[in-house]
Amino acid sequence: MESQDLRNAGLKVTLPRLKILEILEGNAMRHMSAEDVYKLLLNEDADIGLATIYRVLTQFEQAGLVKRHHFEGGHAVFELERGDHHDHMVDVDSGKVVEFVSPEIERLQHEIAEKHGYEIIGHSLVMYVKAQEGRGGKTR
Amino acid sequence: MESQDLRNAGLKVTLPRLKILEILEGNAMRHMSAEDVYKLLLNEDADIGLATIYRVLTQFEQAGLVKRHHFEGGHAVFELERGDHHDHMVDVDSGKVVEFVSPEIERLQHEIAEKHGYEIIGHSLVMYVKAQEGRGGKTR
DNA sequence: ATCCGTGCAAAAATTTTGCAGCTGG
DNA sequence: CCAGCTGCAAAATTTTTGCACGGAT
Repeated sequence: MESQDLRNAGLKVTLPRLKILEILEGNAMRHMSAEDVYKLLLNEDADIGLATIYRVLTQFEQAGLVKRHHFEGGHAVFELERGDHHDHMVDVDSGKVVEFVSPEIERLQHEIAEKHGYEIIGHSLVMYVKAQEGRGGKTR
Repeated sequence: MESQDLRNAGLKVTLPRLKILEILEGNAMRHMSAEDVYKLLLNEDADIGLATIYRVLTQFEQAGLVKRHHFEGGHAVFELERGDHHDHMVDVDSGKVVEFVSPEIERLQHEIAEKHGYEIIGHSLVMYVKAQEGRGGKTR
């Protein structure tokens, strides 16, 4: 039950927060802007202000429930934090986002940081890609 | 002469564009927001509007003279494109930005993209770090 | 003279904040 | 009942655009 997630985060279990969490969990789109969430909530039935969405998403971020990304294009997008870490590949033609993990890259990152006397707090890796021409590859 | 860079980009050689390019080249800070550039230009003597900075930086970006980054924190920062590709390490305490390259990571990225049927157009890797505790490391 | 570029101010777009009222525990 | 939340609208921030003027070719 997601109420528990909210409690753990020290947040009261309110309708808006549940609705928003629900949207984030139940929707196909894994990366959504505040606007996206807002529109989906309007379609549903809930009458939740955009300001609340921003507030709640920020709280979720601080609570580690959600991750805020800054891809390209001005506005931020949010993604449920499922514990599994991964990076992103954005198809610049279709806008599609593919997630992937590379332990090797992770390891290299730590090595590099250490070499400079740092430790890694977090990182963000986004590859901007487009479908290969000369090859069947994944269908589109 | 940077006039040539401008001509190559199909841009007229104007005072504001030269000044802005000069700032980008001659300043220690390699990553600057439009505001940063604006303030520096005021200190210099030039009376250039913020709007122009945005316009010029966008043109520079399209011309490949400059790269636009979206780190964290809402606003974009710009960096001179020196041909040499590199990624970034941001010290979250001091705000300092360290640049680095890792051919291995690059190679892995291509491998991964290919595995998914894509080719890489570009990428953005930012590591958020902080100084190691147990070790002298880089001075602060 | 023409075309491109610039400054200024207004407009957009995105996110944050103040405040009065409502709600959950 | 009380603290914390919410909605609304206004504010703040960052970036873009409209327009008339100015400069270079």
